[in-house]
Amino acid sequence: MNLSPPEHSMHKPSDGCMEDSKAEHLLPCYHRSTFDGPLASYHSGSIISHLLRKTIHNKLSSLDNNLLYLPSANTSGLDPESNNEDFAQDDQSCMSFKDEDLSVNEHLQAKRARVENIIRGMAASPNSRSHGGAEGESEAVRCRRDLLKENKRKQRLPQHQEPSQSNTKTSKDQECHRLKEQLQSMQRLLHQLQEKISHVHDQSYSENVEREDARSEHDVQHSLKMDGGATHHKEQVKVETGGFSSDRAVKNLQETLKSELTRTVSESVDMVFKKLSMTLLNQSPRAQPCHSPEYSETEKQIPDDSPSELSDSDESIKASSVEHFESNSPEHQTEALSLVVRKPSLSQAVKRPYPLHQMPFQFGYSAPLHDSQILEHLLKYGPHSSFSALPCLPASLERSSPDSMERAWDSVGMRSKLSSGHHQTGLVSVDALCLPRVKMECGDLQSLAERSSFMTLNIQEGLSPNHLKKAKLMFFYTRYPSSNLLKNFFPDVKFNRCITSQLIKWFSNFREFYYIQMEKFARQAIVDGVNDVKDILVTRESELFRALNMHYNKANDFQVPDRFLEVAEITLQEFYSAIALSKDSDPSWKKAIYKVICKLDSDVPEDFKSPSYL
DNA sequence: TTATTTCCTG
DNA sequence: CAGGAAATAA
Repeated sequence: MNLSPPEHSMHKPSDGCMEDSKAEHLLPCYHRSTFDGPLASYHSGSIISHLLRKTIHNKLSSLDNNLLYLPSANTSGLDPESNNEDFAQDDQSCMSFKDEDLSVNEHLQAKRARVENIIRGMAASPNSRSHGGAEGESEAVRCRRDLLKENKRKQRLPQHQEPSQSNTKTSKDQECHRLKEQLQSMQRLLHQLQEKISHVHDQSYSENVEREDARSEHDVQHSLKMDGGATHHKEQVKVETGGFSSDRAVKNLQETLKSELTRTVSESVDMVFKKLSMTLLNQSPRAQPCHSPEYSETEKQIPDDSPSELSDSDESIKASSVEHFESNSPEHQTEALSLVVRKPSLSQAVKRPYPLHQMPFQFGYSAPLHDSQILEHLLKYGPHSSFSALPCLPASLERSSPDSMERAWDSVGMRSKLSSGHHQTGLVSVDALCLPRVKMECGDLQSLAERSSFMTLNIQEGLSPNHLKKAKLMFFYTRYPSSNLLKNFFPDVKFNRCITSQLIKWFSNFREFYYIQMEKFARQAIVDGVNDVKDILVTRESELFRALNMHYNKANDFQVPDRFLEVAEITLQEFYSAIALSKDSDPSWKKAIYKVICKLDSDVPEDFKSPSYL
């Protein structure tokens, strides 16, 4: 039987019932306030912004009002206005959020010049390292030019370099450039995504605020292209206000975009993180204190079309990125992602997430997306969310072997299963993922191993009882979740067609039970002589509620939202009225009720997105 | 065709 | 709760 209303699809109703909760949730990442927000903010926007600050640079630090500010850094190349002091700053305070302070611009420039000099030293010759004190801007530019030359020179060199001990500088060089390329790749990813989102953004929003935001964003890019030009007129941004799509549609779009953005960013950052860790692991523990600024510094200076000395891995990463971005629609996204995961150079181990320290054995290192889940988690939920589902891996790095990898994985699987019963344990600070911090502790392999373990999130192949439990609780908020919503709220589930339909089937079963109860109690009310719909109430003491609560919240450890009681009451009243009016003689009399109820879905709290919610 | 949903059955 | 059938919408 079809429950869809004649005019519109059932699962995407154009409802007006959710303005309250949705207004502020709509594409929250576009609100300028999120840009400066602490990482604790659960909007991906702020976290992404922070990551961008960490990993790219703050070219736009003077424009603190845009979220997806990532400029065409890849095309601007040797933009002299680039400030790359992030990592240097992070040496002092990893997660400092005061780096927006522009009053120290001069100081930063000097710092940047210093750092660049260091890089040049790294890239050019072992003897050229110098930590010049206060080089000026010209010095910085010269450094960059030198670096470019160096890159060109290296491009002509054969790509294969054996990591012989006699040439550690070269290997460091390679690492630097690899990281550089990765970050570049990430920049491109983010830039593309930014454009895509801003495009949709422009289409979806007609409000002045949004228009202003969009204009600002264009200004940003414009001014950057002008490379410090004097004046730049504001571009007119076309805003198609046409047919206001339903809240639901916008919400779905939002979810999809957020998801894609989060995945992309986390994927990109994760790649870099891994690469960095590899670098650290391949060095002896007592290797000289890591050279953090170099990593960020080199990559930022190289124009997009700079001589590429990409290794195969970098190529594959690039390919992954492209693949990822070619999947515009959410439906194709998972497909594309799985394609990425199944890169030829990877063995079957790809199917499962593996700890970071396994990476040296997969020298193709294309992107294993699952490992990025942890970062994605952080992106989504901030530093205070629960990580109980995250396994802790043995910290034995030295004895890594394929076998030990397998064992490590097994222990992961076991432990994540065991631990998935609690929350409020295993809180993880975002500091753990702060790259500069990692480099600072690069001598400490143990801590790196621990950090690495956080990069692994166990992706369930199937749905667990806990997932069922969670789904039932979600039913208190949404009776008709879209598959997209489900994907978003079960991040630890590896979705495929089967899983999706199973999850959908669950909610179908939930509804079935729900409506059966409704009809039962409505008929009971009539039998009991209730004459007025107004007399039909549903409270927490109602028998109906007890029946429902017993079904969806058997443990009774969840505070059912009041809204659910309202929805239940409305549903019961609908059934009562229909039956009282003998509408139930019509075989499809319930369809009208379904149509009403499907509009009463509300937003599921963000907490539910945590893989370890239960 | 595919995805979604209800209905029915076990 | 899962499996299957049927209807329906895209």
